[in-house]
Amino acid sequence: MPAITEAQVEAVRAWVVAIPAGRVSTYGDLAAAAGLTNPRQVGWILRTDGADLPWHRVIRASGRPARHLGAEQLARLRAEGVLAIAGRVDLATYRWRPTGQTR
DNA sequence: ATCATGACTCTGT
DNA sequence: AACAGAGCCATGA
Repeated sequence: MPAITEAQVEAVRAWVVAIPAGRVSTYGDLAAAAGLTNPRQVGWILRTDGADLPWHRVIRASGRPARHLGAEQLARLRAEGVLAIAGRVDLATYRWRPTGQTR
C-alpha cells in the first residue's frame, strides 16, 4: 500500500479548500492538521493532487511563497487582499489556523 | 536496498 | 539577515 493514503491526501485537500479567501496557511500547519508528520508530505500532495486546489493560499513558514511559484503566488494573494511586504506575507496578520471545523 | 531530488522546517554560525 | 547543515518523509531510478 502507498505510504500516503488517499485519506491523508483528502485531508490535506480538505484543509486547503477550507482556507478562507484573504488568508493563508503554512505547510507545517496543514501537515499537523491533516495528521502528517512532515511538511514535505504536504508539498508532495499539493504537487501531485493539488492542481485543482487554491494552493496559492499555502505558503512557507517564513511567509514566503513556494520556490517555483514565486511572484505569481504573491500576485494571486494580493488579488485576494493579502498584502505582501517585500515579497513576504505577514503571517501574524494573515495566517489561518485550522480550528477543527471540518471534523 | 541505496542514492538523489523535492510545493519544508529548524537550528547554528 | 544570509548561508549552510541536518532532520524529516515519499518517490523514482
